Amino acid sequence: MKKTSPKKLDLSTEEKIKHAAEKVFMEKGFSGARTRDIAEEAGMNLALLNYYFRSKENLFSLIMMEKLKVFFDVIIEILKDTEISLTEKLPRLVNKYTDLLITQPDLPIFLLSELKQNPDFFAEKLNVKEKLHQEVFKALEKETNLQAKEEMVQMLVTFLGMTLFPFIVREVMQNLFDIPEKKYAEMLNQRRELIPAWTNEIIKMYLK
Amino acid sequence: MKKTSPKKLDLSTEEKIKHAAEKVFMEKGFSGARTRDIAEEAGMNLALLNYYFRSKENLFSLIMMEKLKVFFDVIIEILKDTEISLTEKLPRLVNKYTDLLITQPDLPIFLLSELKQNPDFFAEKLNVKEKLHQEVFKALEKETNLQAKEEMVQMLVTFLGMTLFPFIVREVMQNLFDIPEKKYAEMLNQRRELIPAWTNEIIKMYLK
DNA sequence: GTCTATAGCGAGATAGAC
DNA sequence: GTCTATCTCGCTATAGAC
Repeated sequence: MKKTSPKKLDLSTEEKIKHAAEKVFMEKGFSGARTRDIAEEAGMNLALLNYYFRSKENLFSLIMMEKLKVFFDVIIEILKDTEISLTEKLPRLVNKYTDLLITQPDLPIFLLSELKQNPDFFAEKLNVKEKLHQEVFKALEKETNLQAKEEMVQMLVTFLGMTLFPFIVREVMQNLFDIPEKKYAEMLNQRRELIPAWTNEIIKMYLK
Repeated sequence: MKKTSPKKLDLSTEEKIKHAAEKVFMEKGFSGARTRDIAEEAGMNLALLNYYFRSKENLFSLIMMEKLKVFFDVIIEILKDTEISLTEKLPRLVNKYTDLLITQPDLPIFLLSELKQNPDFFAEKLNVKEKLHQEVFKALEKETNLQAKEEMVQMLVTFLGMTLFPFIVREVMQNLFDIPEKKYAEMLNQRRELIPAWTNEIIKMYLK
């Protein structure tokens, strides 16, 4: 909105603050983050936060909305594509989320815990999206033989759990079993192929 | 420790505070919780918190340690039992965790986000446990044909993801797909049988 | 052991100079 | 637009009466 002097490579003050806020909020959550941390991370003055965004809450909402969009756009974009079959969609989903979470490992817990504190973010952001989800849902319904809504959700939860959960518990697992970064990263990459195979197998079993 | 008048049904002041702290911390996390909330929830005076526990941090540590123990004892107790096979252990694990998380749905996110903020809780609490885990790990190794550590972890993460993830995303799922409490609870219960079956199948595939 | 009152500080927000 | 200085409030912790 307020583009001042967005020269090629270095960002405007407003953008610097947003990037810093993104980082600090994702790490510490809303209540754990201090505006002072954000200002420092941005290399800017504290007063500038309020100049550009008026309040901590404001700035947070902005980040939250963006992150919700980033997360849900992945699944929405892939599922709504009518050109490819479900069997082809699964590996795409795993790949996209794996790519995303490798660069933003804190994303799932951030979204989950902040949504728990303030479920209104759904109401604000996802009123439109929710409808889209319903459509997507129906698309899915036609591609498999899973009829009842509960069966669809069972499969969706299972698939997303296999995909996202390893990122959510990454630190814990590495810590408990002394797994080095690199090794764990390899395991996550292997799952790009493992998960679709598993899921297809499970769908078959579920239908029998 | 300081048992004053722990008459049959109603709890000592200290215990009332602990229960209140448990509830408030699990809901809001350390930084989101206020000592005033805890005092109010306990129906006690704010000053009593400091009388019994000296500081917010102290009280929090206590709760955190207890919750870590509650969570990890489930898996440790079941896995270390040498009398039963892995195939029998899986349903037990799903059942125990399902029972636990039905009564304490906030537990996983609470532990994960607080551990992220302060990984030292592992060092303090789990130095002993960690070794136990290693033993448990070896027990597992003998029961399946999964040799490499990474393969074991892959399976463990997958299994735990299938079991815990549906609780972690419960609100989101119910919200997005308009699923009533009761319906979702049914789905969670169905998984007591689904997950062990799926897992056995996946183990077979993984070994081929 | 329990209460009231308050100290003391940390954090978000703002006034006002430049 | 950006900075320094400061206001204000909410929160943890504690002193001290009962």
